Amino acid sequence: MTADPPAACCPPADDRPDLRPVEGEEADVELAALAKAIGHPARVQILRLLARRSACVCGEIVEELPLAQSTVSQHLKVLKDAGLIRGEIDGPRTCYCLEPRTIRRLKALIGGL
Amino acid sequence: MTADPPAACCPPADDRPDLRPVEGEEADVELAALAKAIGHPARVQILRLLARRSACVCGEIVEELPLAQSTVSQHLKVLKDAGLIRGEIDGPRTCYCLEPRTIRRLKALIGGL
DNA sequence: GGCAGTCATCGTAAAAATACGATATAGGCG
DNA sequence: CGCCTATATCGTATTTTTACGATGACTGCC
Repeated sequence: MTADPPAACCPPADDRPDLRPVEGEEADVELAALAKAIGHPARVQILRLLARRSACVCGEIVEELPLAQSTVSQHLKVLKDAGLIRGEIDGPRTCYCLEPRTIRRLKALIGGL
Repeated sequence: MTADPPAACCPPADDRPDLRPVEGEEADVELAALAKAIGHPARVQILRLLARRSACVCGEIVEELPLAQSTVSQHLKVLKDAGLIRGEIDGPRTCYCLEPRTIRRLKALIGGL
């Protein structure tokens, strides 16, 4: 399992545990920020899209959503700023993929409710 | 464990499974709405507070948060409209508690990511 | 170098969220 | 009944979000 990553941008698996607590004021703020990032149907769709094509896509996202390219780009930025996805420039296009570590963290925080 | 509910307002446990799918457009909108409701630190704090005092509280929430009473009431309304909590009028005060069914649903939807 | 394609950013308008004080409502108590 | 307490709602100001078109930056190709 020391092989290269399968795609240009998606990181290899990172199974290191997250030791941060799932409660307390910091966790509250963190959970609120992550939830806020997911709190729009278009962004949920983007996450699902990236999960389905386990590899990463780019402007195909724009084609899947009934939104202008600039709007989709803005939603991608929200998800990226929240740490939920990663975007890597791949030639003329940008390649997005999930950030599994943050997804796991989100599940842990929600699980703590 | 078939005893009466311990408090006036909190419903007894409801273990019926939720058969709705965790994917698809409806699930996307549902997840986005729930996440949006959680997407504010004050509301996360409220949920945690209600979870800790497994019974339900009322205006104590106002004392715990650095916000005006009307603002807290507004946050409670957001959570209630999302179905995450339940509020029941108990004499002169209102008694809030978690809605475990919706919390479970949220966990299922997040788990589907 | 010039051009076409892809994507991010800017500017902006409209809508929604957030917070507060003031006010209404409703219940319990003297 | 009149009053106090607890909570919801209203009105409002400020900020944030959402959406779009226009523009800019960068790449790859001719």
